Amino acid sequence: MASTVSRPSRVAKLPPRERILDAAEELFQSEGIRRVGVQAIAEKAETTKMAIYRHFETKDALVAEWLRIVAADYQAAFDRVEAEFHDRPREQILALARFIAEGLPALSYRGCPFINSLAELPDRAHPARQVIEQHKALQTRRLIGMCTAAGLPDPEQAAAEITFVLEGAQVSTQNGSIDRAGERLLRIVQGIVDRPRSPLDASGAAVD
Amino acid sequence: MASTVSRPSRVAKLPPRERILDAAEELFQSEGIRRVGVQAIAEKAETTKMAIYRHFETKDALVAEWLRIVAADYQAAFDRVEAEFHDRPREQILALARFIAEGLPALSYRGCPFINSLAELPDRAHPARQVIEQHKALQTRRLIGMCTAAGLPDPEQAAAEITFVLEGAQVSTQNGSIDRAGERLLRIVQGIVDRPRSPLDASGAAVD
DNA sequence: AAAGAACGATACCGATGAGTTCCCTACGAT
DNA sequence: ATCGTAGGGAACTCATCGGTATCGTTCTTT
Repeated sequence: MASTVSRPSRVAKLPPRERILDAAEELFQSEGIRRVGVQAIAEKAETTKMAIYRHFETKDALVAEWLRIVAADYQAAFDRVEAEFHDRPREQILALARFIAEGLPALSYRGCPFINSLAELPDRAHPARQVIEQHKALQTRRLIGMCTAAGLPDPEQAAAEITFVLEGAQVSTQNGSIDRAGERLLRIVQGIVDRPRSPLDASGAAVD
Repeated sequence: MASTVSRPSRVAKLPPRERILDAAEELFQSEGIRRVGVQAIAEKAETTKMAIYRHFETKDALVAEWLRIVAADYQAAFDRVEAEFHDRPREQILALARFIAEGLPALSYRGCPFINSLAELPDRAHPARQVIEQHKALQTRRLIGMCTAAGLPDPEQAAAEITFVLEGAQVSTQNGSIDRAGERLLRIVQGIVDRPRSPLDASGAAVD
């Protein structure tokens, strides 16, 4: 703990860039992007505004970097799940749902950083928004892969359904409309992966 | 120009309060709450900032009023559906899903006003936030009622599932991760209301 | 030891935010 | 015609925003 490369003297303080990102993480998550000023981040990070602008071009760039990290964390969770239940796609999907379900209490009343950030970034050209959209697109692709591997009749439809309930569980937790959202979410996803493959499954013939 | 004070005769100009609310509606929906200044609303409403403050205590009150109206619109849609398919709860639920599904293209990339506003209002004591939470709670209650009437085995669970997919469809439309979200949503909800009541339904024994 | 990069702090910039003061014009009543 | 009043609107206050400029200090490197 006391060992550091460059010896930031007494307290084992992380380098400024990390402290800034940690502070931004906390504040953006709990308060939202636009409510949090650069000054506030600096204070929480025990540094100054100038230091922030030495490490990040603009506030928007800091926001984008924060979301990149959050996205990477989610990706890592995906990776872990995929590795832990190798070749058992059904378990992978369930583990994923469990991961989200277990995260719900922590998000409580504050919500998913992606969903919230999206609301604050109406401009699709915003760098942070592109981070989100790419991340979501990638997650969807991976989920479709799992659904395919799990032998679900219509993998894309199943992936859409799972995506919907995962997102919806987070939103409903945030607005407090559904109690025990975590448990409910797990049961729903179980229902999806264990859905009986009825022979009269009308994949393509339904809607259109 | 040619408009008179007490007679909106020539141009069918709505009274100031309506114009303000219409302008706020458009701007809040497309830009978000915090991005939109009172001045901008005044300009779009073809009036002045002072006029806004004569009709609304604060900006927050205007936001709350806007959300009250949106909530009332949703309630009205609920009412219509309930009336149109009286005593046919299955059709009511489907019509509700259709209502949301048909609204998706309009929301495209911008999202649901409730979800978005929630993200911008971390303070649960905020009047507008309370409007949202009450609205969502009420909607959930009504949906549970429909599910019960439809004879679904576990109405609360079914209502939760429907709520999740409805919210999730909106979020996923906003972030562009799921294509044809509307069609997919409809098929999912159909699947829920038409779910075969399997005798081996394992309500409580599933999760743990 | 010297040079150079990174750090910390303060003060500043122009823009914009919400909310207010105050005047001025248009009207109804007398 | 004159007065009183109410609404409209420019201009203002004060705070805060994102972003910069400029200091002196500290640490790394050579």
